[in-house]
Amino acid sequence: MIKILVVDDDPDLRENLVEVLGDNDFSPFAAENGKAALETLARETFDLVLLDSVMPGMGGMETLPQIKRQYPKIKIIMMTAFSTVHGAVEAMRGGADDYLTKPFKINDLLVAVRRCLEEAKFVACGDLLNSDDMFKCLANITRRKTLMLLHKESKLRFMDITRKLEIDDHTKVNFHLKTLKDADLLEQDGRKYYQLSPKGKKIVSCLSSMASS
Amino acid sequence: MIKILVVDDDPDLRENLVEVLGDNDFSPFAAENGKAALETLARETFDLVLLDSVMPGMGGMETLPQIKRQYPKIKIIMMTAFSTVHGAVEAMRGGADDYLTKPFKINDLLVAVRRCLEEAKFVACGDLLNSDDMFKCLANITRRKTLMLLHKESKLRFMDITRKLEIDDHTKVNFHLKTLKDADLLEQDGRKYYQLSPKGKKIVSCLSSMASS
DNA sequence: AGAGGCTGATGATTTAATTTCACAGAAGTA
DNA sequence: TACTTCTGTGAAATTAAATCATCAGCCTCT
Repeated sequence: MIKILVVDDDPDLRENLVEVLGDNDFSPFAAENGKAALETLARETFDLVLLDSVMPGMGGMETLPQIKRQYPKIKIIMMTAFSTVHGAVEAMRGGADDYLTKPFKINDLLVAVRRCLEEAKFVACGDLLNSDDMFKCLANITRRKTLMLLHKESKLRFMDITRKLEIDDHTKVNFHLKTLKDADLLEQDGRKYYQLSPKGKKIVSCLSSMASS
Repeated sequence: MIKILVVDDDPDLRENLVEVLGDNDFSPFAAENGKAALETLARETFDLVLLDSVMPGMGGMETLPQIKRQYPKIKIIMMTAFSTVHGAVEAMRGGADDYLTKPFKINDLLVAVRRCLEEAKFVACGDLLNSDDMFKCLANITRRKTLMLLHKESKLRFMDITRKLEIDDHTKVNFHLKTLKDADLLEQDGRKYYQLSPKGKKIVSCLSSMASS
């Protein structure tokens, strides 16, 4: 069951959100400000936090970075009544995963929540201590080059990859492609074209953002 | 010299921005829409793109993901006259590094530009195709655990690491520590305490953000 | 000074990753 | 059809990494 923490000082809205989320097969909890939210987060694990940006006591903009730092895997959706572009940009820069302007339609909320959670599934690729295959794959320069290549060109056939990598022995390439496939970083479509798997895409974008940021 | 590409359909603003950027020791180029921008990017390498979101022909919101996909290292600042929260959020989700609402003060622009470029400096840890040592290091779970450990505890002595990793053979740990030191992910201070090197810190933070987003 | 644990180096051995090679069925083409 | 290129498999050889056994200097404590 996916656990969501609703943080808002308005009791009506809070109860309303809890009810709606409950109706939609989530497991909702509530907190009335940032401080209470952090305490709740310390006690239980959550998947997502709906965070109001302006609250008496500890506000959302202040709470956001703390949550992200302590629980980097938790997705955060900011909500705000006083919507400004600057505020939205700051929130996104601060680590929010989405941003909703009050009043919003329930449906918009659910869409945002589901989108965030969908993205969160890729967490699987993380867990540094668990994804051995992935790191083993990345340890080889030919395989890293292959990932980069497929990132740029999106779809290639076996021999195209071999040629682009300027490797004369195609069986060597075959070996690395198989390794990449086994690690689920690469996949083949019906016509045998190689392409990055969702996991592969995720990794490449992580790595290039690592290279660039 | 840092190269910046200004993409805007308004000739006055374009010229103005080019002049200002030139006065501030940047090397500015201009393009009048997304298509022209992509052509320019294909010819020369840039560090940053200032991208107007609404332009005749190919707009910025359309160009943004293409630039990010083809040149993931290039920083992008979106500019828009019709500023909406939704637009800003979309831009940031789409890969923009910052977002400015027209009209903006020149100073705000320069601040945003410098901030983006500052973030870009971490490049060092990247270059996927070059840092073989680093990836080889990360391929081993003991070494990843060691990095995580030192990330949490910041400074530890040899035998502390050995114990915390629950490895009974200290020579094994010795081997991995040496490997990490050789790859410049780890360093020792005067009292032989092990700690993450700057490069090591960068990598750990990259990896945990990867695990969390 | 001497006992005993801590820290680290070295080289041999074992294990794993990678490359090479020989071969073969499918698919495309002249 | 006959020829060529594409896409693979599997086994053997090579290379690289991890583990193990051993030794030695350096602390600290008595």
